[in-house]
Amino acid sequence: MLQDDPLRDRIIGRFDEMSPQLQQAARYILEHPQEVALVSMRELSRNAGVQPSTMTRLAKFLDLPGYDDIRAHHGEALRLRADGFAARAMQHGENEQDMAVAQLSRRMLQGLAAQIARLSEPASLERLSAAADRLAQARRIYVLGLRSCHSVAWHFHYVMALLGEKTIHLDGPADTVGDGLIRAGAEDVLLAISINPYARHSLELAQLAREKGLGIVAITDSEVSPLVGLADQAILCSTESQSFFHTLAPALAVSEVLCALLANKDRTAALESLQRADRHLLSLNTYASAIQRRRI
Amino acid sequence: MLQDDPLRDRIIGRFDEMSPQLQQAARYILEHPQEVALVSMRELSRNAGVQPSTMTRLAKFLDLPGYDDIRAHHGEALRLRADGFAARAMQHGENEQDMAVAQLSRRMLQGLAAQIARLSEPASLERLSAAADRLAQARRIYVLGLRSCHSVAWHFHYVMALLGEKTIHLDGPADTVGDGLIRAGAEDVLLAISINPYARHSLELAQLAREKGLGIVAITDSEVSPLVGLADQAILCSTESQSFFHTLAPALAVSEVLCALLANKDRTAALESLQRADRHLLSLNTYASAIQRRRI
DNA sequence: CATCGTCTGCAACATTTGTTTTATTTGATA
DNA sequence: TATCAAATAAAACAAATGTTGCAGACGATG
Repeated sequence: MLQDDPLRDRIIGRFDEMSPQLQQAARYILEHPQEVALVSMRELSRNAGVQPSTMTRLAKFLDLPGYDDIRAHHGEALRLRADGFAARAMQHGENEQDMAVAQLSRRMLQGLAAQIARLSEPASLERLSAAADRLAQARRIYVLGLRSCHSVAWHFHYVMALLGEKTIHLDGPADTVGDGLIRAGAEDVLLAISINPYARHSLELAQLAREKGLGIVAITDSEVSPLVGLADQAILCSTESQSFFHTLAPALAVSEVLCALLANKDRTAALESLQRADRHLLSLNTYASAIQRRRI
Repeated sequence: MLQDDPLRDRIIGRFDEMSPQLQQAARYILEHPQEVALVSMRELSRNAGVQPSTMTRLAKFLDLPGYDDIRAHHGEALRLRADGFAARAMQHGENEQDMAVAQLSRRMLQGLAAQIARLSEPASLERLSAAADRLAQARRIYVLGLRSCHSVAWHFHYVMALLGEKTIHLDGPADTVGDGLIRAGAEDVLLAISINPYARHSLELAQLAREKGLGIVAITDSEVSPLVGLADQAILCSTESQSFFHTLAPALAVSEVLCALLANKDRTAALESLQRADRHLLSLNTYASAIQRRRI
């Protein structure tokens, strides 16, 4: 079927030493690996034409504590194959309590990596591409992300501002968040970023934008997010992490990809804009590459 | 995640009619379809944060005889997907334009995933742990991230503000960025986030903080970053991406891990703070889970 | 305020699960 | 053929699963 599977190899390797019944069970498992994960042991043994106890005995024969280990192994393999990617570190955790600190960090990081990798599945890529197209054809892009999503919205706006004057960040103190939409119209698009729990204000502004005729592109976390119903294009990214908090790293990655796709629509114009921005920032002495020795 | 699945569509379609608990169950099922097939209902409901009976009720709500039908359906889908995996990978030919776009997105996302995964190497984990310790023992944490790094700084502050009053975000309009440091002293720590090109202002403030005796923890991008010389602890994360721009996703991931580690130092206190924040935000009606029907 | 209907958590229920124990069969050897 | 060990089948078992009934909580309506 595919790559190296140690349990599978062990079954094959010790096949000859098995008794006839064990062989029959083993053969069935080798030939129907998915079934092992999807069906109870009793049903599996029925289909294999073998007694239930034979499955347990097979597990012990393979030096495993019990049949559940065989099932768990096949379940993990199926999970991996189904979302097609190597790094899957999530789920099924012992709780964080008995987790060493390094363990917590590592699992978080690997989980994040896996979630971002999963965004590169074809379905997501198509959504990204469609969203980028919609944003590209807009006159203006209004960017909305409140509370935790502020970081993503701000990043998108920051990068796009280097490329031109197309974006307007809906943000501000003293309850002026929505003011930017005053002059927005049907030629414009709202990029709305919101994850569960959804900020009420974000939803209200998105609805207002919809009523004003704006197109809506959403970065959100679920097919049943309230933004999905409003949006012309929605990009879904997971926000689960092995910690108390939701993660925004996948959403930020989506934002970065959108920026790249937009910049890519006209590479020469993008390069030119960036150079102009560079010159501007240079003349303002914005950046430094080393600590300046203090004047005495 | 992919093509038309009638049950999935039904869940999405009738999502709005569901009670809150049913929604929570449905949402989890939509976002973890494989798990439905691979774990027992009780475990699934545990992971979804829902009573077992809610799953049964969800099934009935969907006009199914019982939960087993939901499971059977997802099992069948998983069987199909696992089988057709090889064949399906081909397809998606489309025209070259789309291909190129998809290529760029995919390479970016997989690159980001790899960079974050690389942060889970032992060397990085030790730096993370050391940095978390240093932050934990500080009286106050001043958070500094300008320009592109604002998103990371803001995110760190936002999360930590949910946990307590330990952080102060060095940010503000009208050139007041540094004012927060007025009362900073030797018991405090500056968390400085800066990547190439380094904002001159960030470096100046970091140096000022150093002179005032603050400890410094840095999130930056290179062993030769000017922050490394100033900092007691530095965490390095790559910022390269296959696009015009630097990526901040790894830096954000680092920030999230630091938050998790800090919250983990006193889990009960963290939980308590979060609950208090929840109550506060609830009483302010900050969040909503659906679009409010407009009054007529 | 009272009342109704819905929603939700809890606990009991009968089944089913994986395992273990006990009996029976098998087949090779003397 | 008698004997004995290995292999298998059958049955018994505790633990878990999915389901159901019931009581309290909640919110809307009068």
